Amino acid sequence: MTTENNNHLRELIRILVRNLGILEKNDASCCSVTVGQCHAIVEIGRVGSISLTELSDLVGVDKSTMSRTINNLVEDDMVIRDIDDDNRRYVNIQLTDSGRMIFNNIEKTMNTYYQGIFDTIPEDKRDQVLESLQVLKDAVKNHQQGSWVQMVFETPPEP
Amino acid sequence: MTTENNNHLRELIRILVRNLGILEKNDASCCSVTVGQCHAIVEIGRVGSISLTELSDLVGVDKSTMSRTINNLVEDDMVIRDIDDDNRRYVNIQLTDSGRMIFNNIEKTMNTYYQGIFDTIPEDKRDQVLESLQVLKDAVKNHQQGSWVQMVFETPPEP
DNA sequence: TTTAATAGTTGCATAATACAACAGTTGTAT
DNA sequence: ATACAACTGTTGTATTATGCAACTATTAAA
Repeated sequence: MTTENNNHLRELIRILVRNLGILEKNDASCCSVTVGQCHAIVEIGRVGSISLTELSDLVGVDKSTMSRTINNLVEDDMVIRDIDDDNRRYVNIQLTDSGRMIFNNIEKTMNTYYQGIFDTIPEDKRDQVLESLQVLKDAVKNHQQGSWVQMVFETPPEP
Repeated sequence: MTTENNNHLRELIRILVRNLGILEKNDASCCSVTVGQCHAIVEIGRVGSISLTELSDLVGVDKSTMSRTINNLVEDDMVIRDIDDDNRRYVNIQLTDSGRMIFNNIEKTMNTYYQGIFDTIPEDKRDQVLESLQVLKDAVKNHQQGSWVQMVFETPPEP
């Protein structure tokens, strides 16, 4: 019966996500960064320089929201916002030295965290886990039928 | 070099979560339920009857927030809120028929969604994926060093 | 040159949320 | 028995996050 496996998959992912703390929205702040700012910093740090709309798409918020987030980060001297010379509609958003320190700290912390998890996996299973995640990721991508959120909120209840 | 694998793990999970739409906070509503209500309904539906504090812990919000969420659901005739006879401090929260319909709809939709993903996984990989998720879940649990969110927000930056 | 498209900002409204204060209920210790 | 502590849930209050729409400035297209 595939239904068992299916529910199993769903439940495993559900618990995994919960245990990983992915849904947590911690407001408490060291480094005086909120979660929203944290996401922005990570994305900026990864690509080096990015425009506002690109960044908002990446993080998944409205450009107005991101505009304000960046505004705060600029005030806190974490990022700089330069007008692009080639196309003056764009702003190039980059980390300052101060922002890069925070970025490095976040990266180091998260890497340490995932390293710890990885090390906890029995040695003979590690490759298998990585490969499986890859397979699962591809399956999700190929399935591509929108997220469950969309489905739930767009599917009318039984008549 | 384990660092490669480590980053690989982190990146795989990151993309997986994104593709699964776990972070999406859709406000649009069919069935006139918000995401917060959706979470509550799912949890209530799973356990049948539950107290307010238990529910708020389960969903991960303050009891006051949950109190209001339940309030709205009661007004919309999705749940009923009864005072517990044994201990009148507690309220027993349960789904109404109407709420159960929504619950079933959500469950069916999510199961269909995950079924679709599962079916997209190459047949000879399915068992492996499930087992790997189990292994990973255990690793996360055993590692148990708090979520990365806590770490990031509690770890001071390098001096 | 006029018109359309695009990037970003800001005004406005709303929803989510937490914290603290409060009321009612139960357990406990004297 | 009574007073006190612990607990559950509700509500007042304030804050924050967020999106939409309107607007400006810039560029592309016609």
